[in-house]
Amino acid sequence: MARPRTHDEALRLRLLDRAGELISADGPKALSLRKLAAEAGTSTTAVYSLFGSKPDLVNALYMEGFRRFGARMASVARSGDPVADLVALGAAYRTSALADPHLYAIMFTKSVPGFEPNEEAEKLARSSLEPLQEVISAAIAAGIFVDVPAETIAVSCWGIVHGLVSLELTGNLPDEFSVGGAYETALRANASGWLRP
Amino acid sequence: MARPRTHDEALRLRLLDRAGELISADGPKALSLRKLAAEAGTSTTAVYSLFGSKPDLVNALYMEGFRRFGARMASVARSGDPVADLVALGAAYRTSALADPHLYAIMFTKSVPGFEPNEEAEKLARSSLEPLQEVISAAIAAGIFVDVPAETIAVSCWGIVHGLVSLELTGNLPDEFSVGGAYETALRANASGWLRP
DNA sequence: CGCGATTGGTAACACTGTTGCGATACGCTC
DNA sequence: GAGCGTATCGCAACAGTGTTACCAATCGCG
Repeated sequence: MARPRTHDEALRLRLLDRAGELISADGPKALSLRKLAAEAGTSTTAVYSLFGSKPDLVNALYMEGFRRFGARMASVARSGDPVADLVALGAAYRTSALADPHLYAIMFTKSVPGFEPNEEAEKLARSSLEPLQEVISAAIAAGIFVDVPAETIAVSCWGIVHGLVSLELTGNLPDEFSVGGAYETALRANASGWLRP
Repeated sequence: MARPRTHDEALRLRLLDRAGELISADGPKALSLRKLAAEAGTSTTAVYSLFGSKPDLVNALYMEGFRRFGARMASVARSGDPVADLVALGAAYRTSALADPHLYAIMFTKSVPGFEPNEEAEKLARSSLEPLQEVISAAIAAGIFVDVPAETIAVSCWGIVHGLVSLELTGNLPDEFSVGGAYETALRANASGWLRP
C-alpha cells in the first residue's frame, strides 16, 4: 500500500501524556498544537489524524482524567456508616482534584474554550460517581437517611464537594482559611442533614 | 493641547455593555477585541487605552458582575430563622447566576484563559457575600448554630450553592434531574446540619 | 497661520487552530 | 529489479487572535 504509519497508538499516548504535562505546567492556555507536536517530535497533522481537532484531544484528556478519578473513588473503603463514608468519598474527591488541578479544571469547569465533552465522555464521568450513589441508596434502604430520591442526596453531596474544591482551586477562598480542617466538618454537617430524625 | 479624546467614559461603558452582550450571546470564546471594537464603532486601540488589555477588560466585567450580584444578595429579606435565610440567599445566588450564565462563568470559573481577577476585584467579590456571613454570625451568637468559626459555615454554604449552580450550568447534572426542587431541599439539609443539637 | 503636542486608527508582529496540497515512502505488478 | 499506485505525513497557506509600534489626524496656543 503506502508508507508505514507513524501516527499510531504509541504516538497517541505520547501526545496525551505531553498534553497533560503542558496543561499541568502552565495551564490550559499553554496547550498549543504546534508546541505539542514539536515536543512529541511530530507535526500538527498527527493531532488531526489521531484525534480530529483540539477539542477532541481535550476530550480524550477529559476521559483519561475521569478514568483515574473513578478509580480513586472506587477504591475508597466502606465502613457501613454512611456519613463517614460520604466524608471519605469527599476526601478522595479532593485528593484527586489537588493531585492534578489542571486536569480537574478540564473535567469540571469550562477551562478550554470550545470544548464540550461528548456523549461517551459524559457517560464515563457519571459512572465515576457510582460509589456515591451506592452509599446513599444503601443508607436510604437501611432507614438511616430520609426517604428522598437518592439522586437528590447524591447531587447535594457532589455539589458541596465540587463547590468547595473548585473554590479552593480557583483561589476564591480567603487566604487565612484552612481548607483541610473545615472541609471535613462541612461534609459531615451536610451529610448529617440527611439523617432520619 | 491636542485633539479631543473620544476614548472617554461613555465609550468605556459602551464597550463593557457590548462585551457582555457578545459573551452572553456566544460565550467567552466569541469575545474578540476586533469584533468588539467594530461593533462599538472604534478601533482596538480603545480597549488598550481604556482598559489596558483583554484580561483587564474581563476584569472590569468581573467587577460589574459582582456589583449586580452583591446587590441581589443584599436585597434578600431576613426572617430571623437562619436556615430559611440561608435557603433564601442560596435561591438569590442561583437566580443571579441563571440570569446571566456567561457572566457567572467569568465570575466563578476560569472561563477566559489568561484572566485573573486583581486585588480590588477579589475584594469586591468577597464583600458581595457579606449577607451570608451576617446571617451565620447572628445564628451562632444566638446559640442556634453550633459554635464553630462563622467562616467555616459560610464557606460550606457557599460551596454547596456554587457547586450545585456550576454543575447545573455546565450541564453536568443528569437530564431528568429537576434542579429547582432538589436545590432547596439540599440547601435546607446542609444548613440544618449546623443546628445546635 | 503654523507649530507642538496629544490622541487614535492602521498595520505589522507573533501566535493560534485548521486545512489543502505536495512530497514521501512503501507494496505490488510487470 | 524498475516503476507505478496509493496511503501517509509534513509543510505552508489561511483566517483569525491579542498586542504594539508607528504615523496621521486634530486640536489649542503663540
